[in-house]
Amino acid sequence: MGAGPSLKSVARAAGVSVSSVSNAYNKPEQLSETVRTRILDVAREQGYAGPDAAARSLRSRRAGAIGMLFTEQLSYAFSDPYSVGLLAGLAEVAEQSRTGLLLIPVAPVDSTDPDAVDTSVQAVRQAVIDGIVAYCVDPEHPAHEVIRSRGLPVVATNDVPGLTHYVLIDEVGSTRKVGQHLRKLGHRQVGVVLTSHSHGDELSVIEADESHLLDFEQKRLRGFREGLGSGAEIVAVTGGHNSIESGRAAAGELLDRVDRPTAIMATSDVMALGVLQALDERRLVPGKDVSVTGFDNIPEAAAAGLTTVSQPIAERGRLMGRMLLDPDFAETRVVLPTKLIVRASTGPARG
Amino acid sequence: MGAGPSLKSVARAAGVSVSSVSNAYNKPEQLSETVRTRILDVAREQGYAGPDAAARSLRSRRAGAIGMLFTEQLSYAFSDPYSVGLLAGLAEVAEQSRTGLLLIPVAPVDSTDPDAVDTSVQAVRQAVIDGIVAYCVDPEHPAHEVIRSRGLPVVATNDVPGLTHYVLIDEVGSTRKVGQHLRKLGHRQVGVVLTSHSHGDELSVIEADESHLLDFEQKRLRGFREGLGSGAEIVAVTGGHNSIESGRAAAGELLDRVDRPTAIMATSDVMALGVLQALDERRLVPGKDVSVTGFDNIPEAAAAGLTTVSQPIAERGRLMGRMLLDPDFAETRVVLPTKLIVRASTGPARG
DNA sequence: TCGTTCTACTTGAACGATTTAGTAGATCGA
DNA sequence: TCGATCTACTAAATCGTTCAAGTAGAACGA
Repeated sequence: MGAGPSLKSVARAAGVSVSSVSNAYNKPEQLSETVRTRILDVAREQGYAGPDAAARSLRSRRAGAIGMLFTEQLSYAFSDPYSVGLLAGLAEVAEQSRTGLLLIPVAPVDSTDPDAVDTSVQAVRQAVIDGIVAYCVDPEHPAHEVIRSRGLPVVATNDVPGLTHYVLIDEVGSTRKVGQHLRKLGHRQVGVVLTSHSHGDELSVIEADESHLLDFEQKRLRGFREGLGSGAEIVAVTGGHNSIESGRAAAGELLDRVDRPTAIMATSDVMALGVLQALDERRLVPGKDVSVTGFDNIPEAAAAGLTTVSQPIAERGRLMGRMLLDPDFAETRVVLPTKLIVRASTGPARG
Repeated sequence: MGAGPSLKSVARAAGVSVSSVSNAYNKPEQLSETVRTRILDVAREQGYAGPDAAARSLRSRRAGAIGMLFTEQLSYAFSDPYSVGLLAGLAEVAEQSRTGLLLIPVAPVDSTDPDAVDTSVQAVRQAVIDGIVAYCVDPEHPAHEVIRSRGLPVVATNDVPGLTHYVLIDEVGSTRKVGQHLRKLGHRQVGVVLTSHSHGDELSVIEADESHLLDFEQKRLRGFREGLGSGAEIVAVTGGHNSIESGRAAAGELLDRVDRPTAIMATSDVMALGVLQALDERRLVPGKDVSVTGFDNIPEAAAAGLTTVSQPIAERGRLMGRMLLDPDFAETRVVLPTKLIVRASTGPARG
């Protein structure tokens, strides 16, 4: 005999069919008031918690939850107000649709530990969900293959061959504006701080080959180049995870070079805050000695006087949610506007 | 004929039994190399994504995810660095155990919309999870009943009759320290700012009856009273959700009274930041004109010079995760230490 | 050569619900 | 009074797995 009570045992005890018990929970209007309350009473007596979640998911083919894929450790994701903002927007819509939100961290495609990728791809396979938000997941990432074969609806934050639904920003155009801004200020020797999973937390200077960078970082770098125009020299450094600390480390690398750049662009505000720290440690003044720019316009950026690119954070999350959950939402590819926010951290180049 | 490929169809195509296909995915060592690769090849050809998540959950009786219950709208939860920190700690452990994290917002028990409570309790019933973290869920909340009858392991942040596993802080003792601190500074006319779900966003002054307050707020209020000792007059105001804005509004209420308090305690740092705003708008200087204290010691508190109670945020999340997921973790009731952090926002009472 | 152990696979019964199709009886209009 | 329609419920199939138990055949020791 089974341990816990089930539809069946309740049905027996109440003297009705299994389907009636099921209906008592799911389609109350199909049952007479009398029978329905009797069933629910019996259920309570037996300590029956209501239809089993897994069984219901299996039979009805819906999970009541959507997954959100991160290619960062969750602890990093939560320390970036940008991810948190996106999540908040998404959660808002999910909540309205009575849908849960499952956070799924996946190891980056170029992770140092190859097992980690397999394991996390398995997590994607085993997640009981109805749809997925792919947040900065590399187009090459094997998770996409799993999602595809599972046939789950996906909304992504970056272009991935085979996918149809996106909520994007103009990555290239955004950093082009940053580049132009710095060019007008006379900066010709410029540093770039990138995140990169591939090299762990190790610093490394990017040489000619940029193909191993995350795709959105390639785009931001390209736009930045275009904006700066010819005659500028760019040194790009990756500092590992997206965190203040790695921004600080990467900036240190740049600032201690003999040909110290007069400006540094970071591809996220969180990293840029680290760059500001590195300046501070060297008694350099942002916007005077060295100009610094970020990306995202998180609340802290305003407080720090950081020149950055603003994108509608929560709105991006909301749109992703609606694309997945709202059947009346027809658009499949939304490109959100971004804006260059100039603050005190950028100024004319020295010398 | 069924739509998508299944274990069965793959088995047929590969000329093996269903269980062998299952084993190819779950117990590779039980199969010969030859057969295993053949199966996986056939699966790939057929576009089979691997064992169905819901079916697996049903049969194996495990979901591969734990739920986290909030009694706030998720959007508020994400705007409080405290919740985010807790979540980060929890996520860290979940990640290590290859377990997903399902966010489940539940309507507060005293919600203005009674349907909302039912709906959200249903969400708890339908969530495919192996365990639950109950974050500040009122002991009276019906969600507890569902969890209990589902037989799910629970870890809570506050005492709930019937539950066994907790990661707590000494609520009463913490605010007692705050009260003592303010007493030494000579404060006798004191305001308290609480969150309260019951009244929506409406301000209200708490009279003698405190029974409708959230239990942890009752405790904090009690400790505060004890610390302040006799002879002090306390006016408590609830400002709605836990947010900067409602802190601001509640403080406004207090500051504009004829008997303006010389000190205000808020039960969270987020609210306290709002109190500081309210002071600022009235050209009052924190720690001089009016003293202000918070709770949690979020990063922003340090920047704002806020006197507050620090509790180990991420550690609390990690412990909850381990209690749920680590079989070697034997403790069932951990009480974490808190510390009064005195900063510039408190000073001697005026007059 | 016989029995034992091992390996590699198969069989068949759960897991706990939803859903489609169907039935018995009441109601109703003509 | 007949057939149609409606209400309230039931029967049986199905969802796609996992798992305990079982089997056929190879390998092995004595």
